[in-house]
Amino acid sequence: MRQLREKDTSKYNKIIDEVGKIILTEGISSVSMSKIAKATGISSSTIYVYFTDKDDVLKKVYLENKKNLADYLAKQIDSTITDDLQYIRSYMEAVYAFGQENFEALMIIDQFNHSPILMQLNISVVESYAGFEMLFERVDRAPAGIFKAVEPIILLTFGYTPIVMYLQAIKLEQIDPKSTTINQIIDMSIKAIT
Amino acid sequence: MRQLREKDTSKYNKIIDEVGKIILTEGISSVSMSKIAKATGISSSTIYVYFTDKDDVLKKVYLENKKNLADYLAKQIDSTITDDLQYIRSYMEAVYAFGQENFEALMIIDQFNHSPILMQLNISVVESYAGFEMLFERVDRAPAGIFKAVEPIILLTFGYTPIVMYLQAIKLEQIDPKSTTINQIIDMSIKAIT
Amino acid sequence: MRQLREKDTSKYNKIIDEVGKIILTEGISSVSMSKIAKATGISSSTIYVYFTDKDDVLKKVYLENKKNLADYLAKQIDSTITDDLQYIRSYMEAVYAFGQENFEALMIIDQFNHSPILMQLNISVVESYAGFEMLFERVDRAPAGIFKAVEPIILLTFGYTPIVMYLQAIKLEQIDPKSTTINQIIDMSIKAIT
Amino acid sequence: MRQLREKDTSKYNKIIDEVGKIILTEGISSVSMSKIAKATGISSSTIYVYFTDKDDVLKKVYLENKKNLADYLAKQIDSTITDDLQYIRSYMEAVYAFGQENFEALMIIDQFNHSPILMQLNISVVESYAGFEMLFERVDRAPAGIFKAVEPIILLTFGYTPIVMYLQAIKLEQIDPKSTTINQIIDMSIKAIT
DNA sequence: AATGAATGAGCCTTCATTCAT
DNA sequence: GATGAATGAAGGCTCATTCAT
Repeated sequence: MRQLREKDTSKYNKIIDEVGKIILTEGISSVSMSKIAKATGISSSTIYVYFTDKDDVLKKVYLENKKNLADYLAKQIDSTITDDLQYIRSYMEAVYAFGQENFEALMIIDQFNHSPILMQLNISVVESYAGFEMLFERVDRAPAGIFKAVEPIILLTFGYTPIVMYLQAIKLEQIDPKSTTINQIIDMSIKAIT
Repeated sequence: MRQLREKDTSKYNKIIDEVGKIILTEGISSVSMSKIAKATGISSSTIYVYFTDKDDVLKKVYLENKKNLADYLAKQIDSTITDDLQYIRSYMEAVYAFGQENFEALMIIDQFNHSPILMQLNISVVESYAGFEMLFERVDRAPAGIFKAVEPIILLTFGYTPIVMYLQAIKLEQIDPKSTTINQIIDMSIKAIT
Repeated sequence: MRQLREKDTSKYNKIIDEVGKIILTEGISSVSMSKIAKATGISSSTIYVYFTDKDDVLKKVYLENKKNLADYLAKQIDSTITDDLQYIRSYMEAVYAFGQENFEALMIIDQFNHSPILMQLNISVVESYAGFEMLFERVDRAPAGIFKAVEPIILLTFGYTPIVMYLQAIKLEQIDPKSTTINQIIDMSIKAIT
Repeated sequence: MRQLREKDTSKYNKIIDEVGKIILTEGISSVSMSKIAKATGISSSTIYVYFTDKDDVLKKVYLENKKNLADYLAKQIDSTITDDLQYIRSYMEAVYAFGQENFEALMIIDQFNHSPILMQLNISVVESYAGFEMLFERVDRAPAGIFKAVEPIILLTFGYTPIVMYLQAIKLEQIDPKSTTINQIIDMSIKAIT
């Protein structure tokens, strides 16, 4: 329903976008229907035309941003790569590339992932892993001996989280991307997993 | 002022503890003065005898839990270890041990670390790094060639976050600690860093 | 927007009126949003549909009552009178007449004028002198020799305040309007000024 | 118990003074026990040692300031003056002199006089007229023909209020005391009354 | 005499949501 | 489809006052 970087005209997209901005500047818990109304210029009662309630708004914001990430990864990653290691490397590079273009989306996803609100939002496991299915499958099918652990969560721990933390650290200027490059980070991650 | 696992008698400690429980079950943003009052049996106005305002309550909850972690690490880790690698390994083991005994404290800290609330609580950098200073110094002073990166944030990314995520995964039964042991995780982390 | 003595139907007017009553019986400082809610039968949150906050309520109450006075004076006083003394006399008579019909409004205005609350309500000088501009101009333009002092505040001291105090004294039965008539008061005032 | 301009040492006087300051800067309604505690450095529970409750504090503040005025007038005015007009004139001068030295006291009294709080404080008529008894008696006993009206309230209207308003206008720089002198004001008042 | 601790009641304001239009 | 109006519930916080020490 919503394309990345497309100019949104519909009220639905306007709401999704503005809530994202509020989350980034004030946090998920600061989101209120009246704030959304003010930020979008849409009456707060009108929001209920597009969403059933506040939780639905938050849930959709989370899922739309995850979908953006998943779509990006699907488009970016060459699934014909046969070398498993190379595949994983290109996965991490894709996450990094996405984060450079859509840092906000990554931060929004991150905030949800670490918030207990996520649990109240009734999000299925399938939805929460959207965009990573292929990675998990690939690692799962790989011949024994290559990967140390194949549990999805471990893969995320060493293959996804470091990329996100690296992007954050650069943004906060805790790290200089020239002295500590993304390739170094990816190398470290690869070494950990294999 | 507050000892780990000691039975709290004072109202101050009672409040700190109950707020921690609320955070774990409902999230930081769900903490309200009236909820604290109900959970502790203390009148909400009395809370203001011990804390200046709600932010002060949250800040103290964060710092007390961090202090518990810092104290535990300081006590647990043998600072006479000369082997840098061995030192880091014992650091990670200590974090894991703490998490086994005080899983809640670790989760509370984690929730704060990923919440934008943290920024508005006016917590100094020194306070936020409490418990990790020695680790950072050690790595910083280590002879060149041993560690790939010495930035604190990288150390946390590969040396602290995986332990926390591992503990979480076990709790959520996403991982079986018998098939994927803590030692495996630590090995992976060590390989990444060195 | 609001007409004198008209039967109010809108919630806005209902609030303005009831707050006026509360002020008269309990004082400005006793006005609370919940008291307004109870007195009007309007939910306290609904008050915020019509007013931005409590200060806005008080400010509007003051200005509406001043407007009533100003409108009354403008309508009552014959501005074609050429004799300056006669003009002032008719001014005082008009204030007295207003006070007889709208004693409450005069008392509300008086309470605001003597309250430090007035200062924090951000009321412009123009607004605070509403209804008296013509009087001030008239005296200012009068040929020298007629009036002793032309400062607005002096005019109010001897031309407005005595009327208000007289009306109050009658209400409190400190004075018998038959033995001490309004004309006597006006005569005294006129003698003072000229 | 309390002398004018004497340096207060006792807690009672300290409280009376600080409450006066709060009233002048924030208004009577802003006075709170905790504010008094903070301003005086005295615990709020200790205030109850010297006063029965908050109303008692306010009442005493009012009466102490009125007493100061009454004492000053009694001391300043030469009761041996036989000329009634001259006596009244010296009365007004005394009020003016008091206002110059104790402007704050006059303003505190004025704020109470125009506040409905005064009615709740159970202040007897005798107390409220303290300091003016002699004036009233004098005018009452004066031979017919000299004064137009002898009601106390009229005397205050033309003989006391103008002085207070004049002092206020000077303070607010609405009037230049050199171009409009106190003698002019007194002359105007005298002309009104006689 | 003096006060730290405690609290129920109340303060102003914002909340998510509903509903008639 | 869109919204202005309305509200009960809850938010954080301050209040005057009491009481044990």
